[in-house]
Amino acid sequence: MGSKERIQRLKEETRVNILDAALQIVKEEGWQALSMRKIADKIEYTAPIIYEYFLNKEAILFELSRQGYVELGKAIKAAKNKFTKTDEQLEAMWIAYWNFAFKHKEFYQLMFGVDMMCCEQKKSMPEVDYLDKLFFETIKDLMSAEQPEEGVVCRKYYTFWSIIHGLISINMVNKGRDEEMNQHILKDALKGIIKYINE
Amino acid sequence: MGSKERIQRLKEETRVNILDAALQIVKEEGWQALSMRKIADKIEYTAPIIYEYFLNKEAILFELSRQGYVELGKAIKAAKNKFTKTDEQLEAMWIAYWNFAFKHKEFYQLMFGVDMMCCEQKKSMPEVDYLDKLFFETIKDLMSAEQPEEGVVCRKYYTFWSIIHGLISINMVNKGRDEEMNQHILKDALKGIIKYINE
DNA sequence: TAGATTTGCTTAACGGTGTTAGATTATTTA
DNA sequence: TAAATAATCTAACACCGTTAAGCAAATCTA
Repeated sequence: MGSKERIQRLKEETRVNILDAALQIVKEEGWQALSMRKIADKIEYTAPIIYEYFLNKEAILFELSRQGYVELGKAIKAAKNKFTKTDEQLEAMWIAYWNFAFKHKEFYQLMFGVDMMCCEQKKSMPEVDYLDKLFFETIKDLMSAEQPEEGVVCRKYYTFWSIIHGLISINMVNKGRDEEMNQHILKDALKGIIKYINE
Repeated sequence: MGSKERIQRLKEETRVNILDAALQIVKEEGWQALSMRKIADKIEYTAPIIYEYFLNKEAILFELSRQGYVELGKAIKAAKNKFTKTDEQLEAMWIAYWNFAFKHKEFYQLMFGVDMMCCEQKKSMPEVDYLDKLFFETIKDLMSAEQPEEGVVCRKYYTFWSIIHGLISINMVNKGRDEEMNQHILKDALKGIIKYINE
């Protein structure tokens, strides 16, 4: 009687379909346009069905956000692994972060948008911690000569994050900026800060 | 027959009341909670009345955004005027920017939120240009020794803006961060970049 | 196999949103 | 005072997130 499992698999599939449909709508029409009824339309059900898979709309956003962090984590890990020297690693990691933001704009908006509706419960998401740790460790490695204390590493990390995130989000608001200038600023800033950390 | 003017004045007053009411609601309950009916309630009218003063909801947001830029412009101009040395001016300006963001959080979210609903027509707002120019000029002054070309100044400006905006928005998303650390990062970053510009 | 129960899904509804059209009331003008 | 105009409201439309009730088919039980 494997039908139990078959049904379970079908349910799992619908769950995935809901998330896929949501993402597709957002890609096509933006976060504004995402509605439960539109998702239901896309998966050829009616809206209430979705509530058998997700508590509410926010839960869908939360899950998408989580997936975003997983992907971002992978991308950054991969970037790090391409290099052996720590400073090169760190630069590659931030460039990966940058690329993710523009390749998966919708995700980035959901994950880092300034007060976009979304999940209040951003606090304890393990996928976020993973990312934090990844950068944190690398920066600590880079400063290892000086036996840095936690607080200093943390500050460096935030400085990094700020400048990158700032560049990205300014670009998303005032969209259609000079791509070349951005790359220039990004590289410049990275080099500058990495040097500053080493100094 | 000055009643024409009196009526004109009353209409002007209602317009202001609408904007005030909107702002009050946002301050109390956040942007999510802002609705035409709530605004109408607050000014003791019914919702359709608002459409005699504003084309639609977006127009209200746009006007509030404009007011935000005016205030921010004033604050930054004032900060600049408190100093004579250019480097001190620039630092004071960015600190004023920073302070504005947290003192008028709602405005900052509206003006610089990553893809917050709001006004697509962010493009040609003269109040934005004013702000741009203010920073641009100061940075150019600071670099005057080197006869900098436009592109370089522009890049410096964007680097500045990114790091400040990044710091601010990361703080607004992960709210309730270590205030002291932030001030530290801010001052650090400013000093660093200003030095970098001078170098 | 007949009846009872569970499952999957839908329709209908509630209260909310932005927005528009039409009716109504108040004010001004002739 | 009567007509015209302005100010305002009610009602409605189409959408939103969400919940409750109901139906019909599949499943389990006797």
